[in-house]
Amino acid sequence: MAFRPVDASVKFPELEAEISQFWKRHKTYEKSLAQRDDAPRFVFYEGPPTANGLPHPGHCLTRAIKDLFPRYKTMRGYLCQRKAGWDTHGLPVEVEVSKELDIHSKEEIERYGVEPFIHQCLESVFRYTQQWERLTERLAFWIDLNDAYVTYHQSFVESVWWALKNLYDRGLLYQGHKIVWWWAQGGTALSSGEVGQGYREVDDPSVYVRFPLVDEPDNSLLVWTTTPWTLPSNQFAAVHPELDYSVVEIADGQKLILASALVEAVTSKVESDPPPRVVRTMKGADLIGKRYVPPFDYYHKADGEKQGALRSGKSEHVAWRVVPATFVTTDSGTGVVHQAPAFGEVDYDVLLEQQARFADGEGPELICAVAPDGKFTDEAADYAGRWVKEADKDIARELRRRGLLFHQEQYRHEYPFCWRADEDPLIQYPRQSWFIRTTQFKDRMLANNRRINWLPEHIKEGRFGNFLESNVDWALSRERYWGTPLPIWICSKTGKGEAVPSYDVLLAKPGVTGTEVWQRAKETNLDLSDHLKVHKPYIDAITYQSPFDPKGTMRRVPEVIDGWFDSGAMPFAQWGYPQTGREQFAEQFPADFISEAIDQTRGWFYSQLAVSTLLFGDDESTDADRPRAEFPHPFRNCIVLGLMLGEDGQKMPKSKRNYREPDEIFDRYGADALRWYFFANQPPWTPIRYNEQAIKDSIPEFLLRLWNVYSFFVIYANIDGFDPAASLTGAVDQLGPGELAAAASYRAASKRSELDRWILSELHRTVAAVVERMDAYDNFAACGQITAFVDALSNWYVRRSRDRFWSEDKTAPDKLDAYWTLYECLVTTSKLVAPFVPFLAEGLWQNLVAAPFGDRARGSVHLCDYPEADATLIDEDLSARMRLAREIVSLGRAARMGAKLKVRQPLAKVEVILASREHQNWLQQHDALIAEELNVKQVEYTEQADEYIDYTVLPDLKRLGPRLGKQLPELRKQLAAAEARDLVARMEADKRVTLELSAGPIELDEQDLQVRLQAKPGWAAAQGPQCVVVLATELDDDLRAEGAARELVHAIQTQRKEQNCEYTDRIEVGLETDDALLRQAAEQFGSFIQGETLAVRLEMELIAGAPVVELKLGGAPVRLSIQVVSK
RNA sequence: GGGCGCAUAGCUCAGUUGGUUAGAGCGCGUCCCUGAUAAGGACGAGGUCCGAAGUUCGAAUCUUCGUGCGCCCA
Repeated sequence: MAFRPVDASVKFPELEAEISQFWKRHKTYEKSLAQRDDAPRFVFYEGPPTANGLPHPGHCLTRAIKDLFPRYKTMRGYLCQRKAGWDTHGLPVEVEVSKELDIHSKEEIERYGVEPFIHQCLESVFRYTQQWERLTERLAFWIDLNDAYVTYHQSFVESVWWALKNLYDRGLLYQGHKIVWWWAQGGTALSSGEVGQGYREVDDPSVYVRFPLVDEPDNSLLVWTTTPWTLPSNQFAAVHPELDYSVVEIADGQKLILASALVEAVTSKVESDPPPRVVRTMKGADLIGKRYVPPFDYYHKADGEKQGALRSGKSEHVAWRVVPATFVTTDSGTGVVHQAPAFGEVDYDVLLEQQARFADGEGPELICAVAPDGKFTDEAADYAGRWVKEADKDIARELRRRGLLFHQEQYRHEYPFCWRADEDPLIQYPRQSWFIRTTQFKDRMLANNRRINWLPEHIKEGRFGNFLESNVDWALSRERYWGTPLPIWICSKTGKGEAVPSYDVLLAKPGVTGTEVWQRAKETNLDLSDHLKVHKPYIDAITYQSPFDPKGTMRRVPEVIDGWFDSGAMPFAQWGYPQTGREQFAEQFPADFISEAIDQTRGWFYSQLAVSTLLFGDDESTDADRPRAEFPHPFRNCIVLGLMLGEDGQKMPKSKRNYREPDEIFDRYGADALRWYFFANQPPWTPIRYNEQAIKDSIPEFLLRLWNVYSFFVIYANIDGFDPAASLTGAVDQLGPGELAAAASYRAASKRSELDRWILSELHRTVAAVVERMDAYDNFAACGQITAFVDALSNWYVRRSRDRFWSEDKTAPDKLDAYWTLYECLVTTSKLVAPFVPFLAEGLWQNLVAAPFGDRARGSVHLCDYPEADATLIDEDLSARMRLAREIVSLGRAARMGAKLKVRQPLAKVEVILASREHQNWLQQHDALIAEELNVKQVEYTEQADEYIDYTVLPDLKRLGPRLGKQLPELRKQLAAAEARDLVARMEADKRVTLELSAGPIELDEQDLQVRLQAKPGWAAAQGPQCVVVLATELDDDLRAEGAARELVHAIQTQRKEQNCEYTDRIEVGLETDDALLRQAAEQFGSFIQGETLAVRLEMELIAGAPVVELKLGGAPVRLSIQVVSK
């Protein structure tokens, strides 16, 4: 036997485990890379996952897609290195460790000790590495785990340092303020995630306050705020320049300025007699520049009259005037917005905007009357030392006393509290922070983005493009512990700083001290990772002599950096560039392909693009370490995956457990089933339901169907002794068409039967289509092509070829053709599906090729080239004809169903009426096929079919629509009214028809009109777009008898099965019935019945001693007994 | 509140530049096959394509508004 027998009840998970071992044993992945050593590269970047949590189903999807395209490109002839990576830094790690240590604030971490804390972080980072490695292997995600880059490693950190020094030296890294959500009692900023957890509905005081204008003291801006404590730090009042504003006179003669749209809503809050009166209206733009007196004079006292020089050359008062802002709305408040830039991000942006108008050092400074502990500073003398929220009431009281309070009420809204201390409200608060000046590169980033091939396309101009358009400088620093330290050292005397690019450069500085802190730690614990020496707290201890002042000492700033910068630096930092890995970087930049889920838009997709654009994107760089690169970089193609949802359509956080563990899926259904479900069920960017049932379904729908064809082949090839290896000599390499053609009994496709030519044509069509789609990163459509082919192979080719495989003559050329054809289809399919379902593909290859050929062929399907389509084998005409034949058969079955005529009952005739006679000759040569499928004696193609059908003539709208436009309805009307038969006849005679429309005559040719056929009622008929099929329903005695004979066969076969007969068991059949038809059938078709049922004897009486069943055949009672006589 | 996306059969999802009868799988019903057999196959029922308005000769598809959901951001 050339092939190992195939287990029909295949267990894919077991098969996969074996194949996994096989790959490991034979180092198949390594070989697949080695044999492409000199090939052009296909560059893939692995977006680093964090290994401090367990992998979940979402990761399976990203890893499956990340595996698919590199496998495909490798088979297509590229060298695709796959370096794994781990994201190890950042707040998530600190949070995880803090939880374990049961500590909750930075203060507690400091008390616990930064050094042991960092050690804990390092330890936790790789806690789940094993689970990740198992997932990776189980999913057949081929990647170099042993050679992974790790973001905390010294070489990675130093690459990041190099990048930061570069930015620093170019003036792109600066210190400024960032408004953060601040937990004053704990003295720390909260991440947006933490803030999001703490929102609660509360009542806050809401005050409407008058800001009298300096030049028109009778007129006051009316502002609204829910945080009265920010009023002492007021700097501006903002209006929307395009909104309408009104000056309203109220009872006491005072005039208020507010948005016209809000006059009614606001003034109705206060009783007024006489009622409020609008004095005049104006645009917001008219208010801009007007000065006002703020409610508190703590800062105004000194600086109220201060002016600064504008860049335009003029000068202006630095603060307390009306400024424009487009975020102002009339949804609430007064349309005039109090601006305290210290306590609001948008307010702070307004300050930056104002500062930018002034010459350096001339503009407004940030005012902040609150200390980091949330209490007023001495500057706000009346409230100094008081917690801001607690001072709200007194502030309102004071405003009322001074007549500035127009109205006060309670306002219910959502406000964030600390998630750890839920009595503590958060406040927005300015912190010193380091920024990267990304805004300066906005246009370059946009230009870069435009060159990237995003899938789906709308990401480019949509989510990602919009995000870039609203770019703000990257707030880089974090006041945390476990991260890449910001490599900036500041002089204690002059305050000047410099950036350091590596540890060696640092140690080479003059007067270095503090290295002993690391040495001591290392001596105490020899196992301590050397990578830690570039981390806090060790790096903080290192100081050196200032180059700016001989008496100064250089000390590092305390911050670490945003972990996103690490991952964004990965294209070069994975090689340690530029300190090491220059060659690899040159070869592996930019990436051809990356893929992550959509949540990475502002994460890894952005960080990579920003870092790359800033470092490698400008045109005038002459720095060898900073090569200029054409856009796009650092990635050319990016598949943005949809979010993975749980069975219930909800997202699946670890806490919710609304999903099954990946391991369980693998054990039940196998990795191929999961992979195929991901690839074949929807485009990858739609949100994907993690649906266990659907994963399960992908087995019979595809995997098992392919397996059954394969199993069918192996069973009969072994029975017939078909051995491809015996008829070939020497090496067969990948067993492509060339190698196969050398086989002794192999005949050229042109010599084979039509069915063979058809399936080979389908095969090559499929190959061409799959390659075309995969080159466009469209796995979904590619899978659709593959599914359709496997269906055609299973449900038409094998089905129609069964007789050929069963024929007695084992050397008949037609039989051998069938074997070679099916063999070639299966071998090619195993290559075709290899990137998608690597285990199944390998299973096929190992038995179909490796088993018979051994060393003469490639050892793994994954070492093969991807199939290439042979255009000369593609026959579109044949394809169309076969489709038509299948359609006729399908319609015939529908007609049988409609007439309740079982397929078992033979019929005399089927009549086929075709809309177009294009393929009629070909079909007539295939009568036998249609007759057999439909169980009819004769197939006729009827042309004069008026008795069966009506014609409808329809316009080809796609052609005529653009030509006729508004005349189309008239044409349709005419066609509907016309005698369709006539039109068809005229068209056949003249090849054209002229119709008179009201706008003039119009000439239509054959392609402008389509003939639609409709079966007339009263016939056993079915209609499709191309034809009508009519069955002759009259039965004569012969047909009835044959039908009855088939009924008998069916009944006997059912009994065989009931009695658990083997296929080869011979039986005796006894039959007892009064029904004349059945008796006639048994007599007339006795040998047919015996042949079909392997009956050695058929008697018209019961077999003695055999079990008897009573049934009804065609309404007649029958007693049947069968008995096995020989095994 | 803003941006982006989604809404099609009982379920999960396709639907390629607007075009005539909107598809697949599962499930359901009826049936076939019994030499791929703890498989396989055929046929059928099932749809106001979320709602409204608009553009167009023609809209599941384009536009606007609304409703619901998701993600990101405030």
